[in-house]
Amino acid sequence: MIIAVVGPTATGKSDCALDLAERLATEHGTPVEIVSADAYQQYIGMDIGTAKVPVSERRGIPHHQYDVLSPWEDSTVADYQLRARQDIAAIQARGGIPIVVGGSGLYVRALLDVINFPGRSESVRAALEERAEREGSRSLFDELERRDIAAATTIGPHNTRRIIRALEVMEITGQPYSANLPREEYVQPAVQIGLRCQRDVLVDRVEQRVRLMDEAGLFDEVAGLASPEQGGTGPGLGVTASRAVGYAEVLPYLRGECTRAEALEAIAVNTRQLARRQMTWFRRDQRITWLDALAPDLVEQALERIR
RNA sequence: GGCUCUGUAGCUCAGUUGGUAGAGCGCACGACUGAAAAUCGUGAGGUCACCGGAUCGACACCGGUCGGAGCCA
Repeated sequence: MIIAVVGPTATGKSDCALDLAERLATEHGTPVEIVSADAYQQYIGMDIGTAKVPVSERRGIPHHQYDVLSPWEDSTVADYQLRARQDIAAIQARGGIPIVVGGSGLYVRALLDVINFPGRSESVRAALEERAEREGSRSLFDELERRDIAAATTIGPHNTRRIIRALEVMEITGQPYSANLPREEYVQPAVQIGLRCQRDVLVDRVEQRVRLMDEAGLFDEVAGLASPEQGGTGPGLGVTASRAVGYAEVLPYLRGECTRAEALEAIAVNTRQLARRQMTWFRRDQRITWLDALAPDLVEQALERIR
């Protein structure tokens, strides 16, 4: 069995998972380990901005998929899926229970559901990107519309990135992109606990979290990771890492393009928007049991659903 | 006290020679299988500060009131 704790950011997933892990470990007499389903906690050194649980607060519970990539490396769901599934298999092989914790909806699904990501081809992709540059994305969309009307309809004419991906997949598989859409089907029994709270509460929490990150030295963390060209003193943040909330907003500040206060405000706004998109994603998965993040007996309630 | 500028959506602002209003951001909702904290779509918000006047008709013209900003005293 796999347990998952999901929901929007700043809602207390990590703490809840730790509590659950301790309780389950004593109840079952088996090790319980945590697997992060977070696209950015994978990066070494991105600690404050991604709200990683510090080692000192992990209560001795192993956290997997933390610190497995360097900030200049790009990340992909498919790679994550491979690595994290290995973690889950290993945990279960030693008789343990894995708790998946994270707000990256696609990453959670990549672990729990039957999903096979079609491969990738750098040459095909490069050709498509070149075409998009030369002919415009409209031309690519027209082609997608001809070859897979269903995919074209859901993706839309302006979503260049996903248009390219769809054409890439068709080129590789020889099938329409929408041929094997993912199903909501667990690969093995799973329980998903969703944490939610009222919007105004979340807004307060986000504001407080941003303040704490600032006090904890977020700006220094980003400066130490960013390359000199990016305004820092470090080895550099890659395409993926430099788009993370908390990092994407500090980089302009390092380049002198905005004030510190503006950067912080932008982080708060973008975190709120992130939380909303996360809710939109998780809301449609009917298998999730939603609990009030602020409930005093949250862990009890969660255990109730797991038993 | 005098002069000048100014008051349009939650915020910053557009608004052509008068025919009852738009953008960006925010906000709400949604899509989403290799960057997913990404990428993209839809929508709700306005007695155009207030009062009066000329006009068939004013956010736009005239007068006044109130509130901002600046300059001169």
